[in-house]
Amino acid sequence: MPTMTAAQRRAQAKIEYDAFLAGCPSRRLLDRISDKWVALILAALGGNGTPRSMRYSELSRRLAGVSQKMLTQTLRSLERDGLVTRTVTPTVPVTVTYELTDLGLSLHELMRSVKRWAEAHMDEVLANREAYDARVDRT
Amino acid sequence: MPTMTAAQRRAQAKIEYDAFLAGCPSRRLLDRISDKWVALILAALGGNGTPRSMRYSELSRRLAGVSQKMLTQTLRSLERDGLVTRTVTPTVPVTVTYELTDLGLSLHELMRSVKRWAEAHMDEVLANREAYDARVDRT
DNA sequence: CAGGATCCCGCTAGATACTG
DNA sequence: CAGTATCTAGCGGGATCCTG
Repeated sequence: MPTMTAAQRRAQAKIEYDAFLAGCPSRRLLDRISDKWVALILAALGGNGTPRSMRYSELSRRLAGVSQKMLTQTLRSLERDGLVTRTVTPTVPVTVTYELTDLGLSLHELMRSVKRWAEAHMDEVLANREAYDARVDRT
Repeated sequence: MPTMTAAQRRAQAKIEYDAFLAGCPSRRLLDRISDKWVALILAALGGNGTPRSMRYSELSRRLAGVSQKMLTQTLRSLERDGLVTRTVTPTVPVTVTYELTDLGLSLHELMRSVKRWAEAHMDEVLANREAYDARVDRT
């Protein structure tokens, strides 16, 4: 039989590539931090250099746009990854507080450098974007 | 009439929050770099400290898993934002090369610091993740 | 208070086919 | 070679209702 069709070769390459991406640490990190709410939660818990613990309801008020589902889901995944701790105090009703771990704090630092880049360069990006669109429009 | 129902207030908050996010430079930056293929293209064009220009077909071979549609779409958006340049040389058939701009290069540097964090800490994250799952499983 | 469980819709990645 | 055009299935995410 012949070796492989072009389509088969492409499919094969895709499988291998997916495997590569699944194992790539940088890709995993990007997937984690690019999550819609992760950056906001990190920023809320990390404060401005002085980390603080917050209750579930505090977080949901601070991140005004988030649904309970997504807030809970995101907090769980952050806890799973060892980026935040979840502490349950058996009062009535229960009190649950979230706090950054050292690892989470370290990630928060990285996010701040991302933020710095954004504040330094995003206006330039936006300007480029508008210029590009204007150029396309008159074509 | 009464002021607002709880649902209305939540909806209102969401609208305002969406508006805030839409304008937030950090959010925009995250949306840009978290795009599935952006980091890979930046890495390909940025090289290991020595940027290089690549042809469309070179890129599509290097990012083995990408579809033409997504490669083209991503390159266009990067060009639009002034992060890469697109150069058409009218040979037969045409030759198109892509290259990082200074802005793109600067972003590439940021991505490298992201990569460094990933390589330094992601194994710890992954270990936490497994430990968490093991704990949950035996419950 | 702090979630869990469901239903459901919009968007987009990707596959396929075609072109200057 | 370097794209464009179209179609569709899958899933992330929000809305809603319920509970210890």
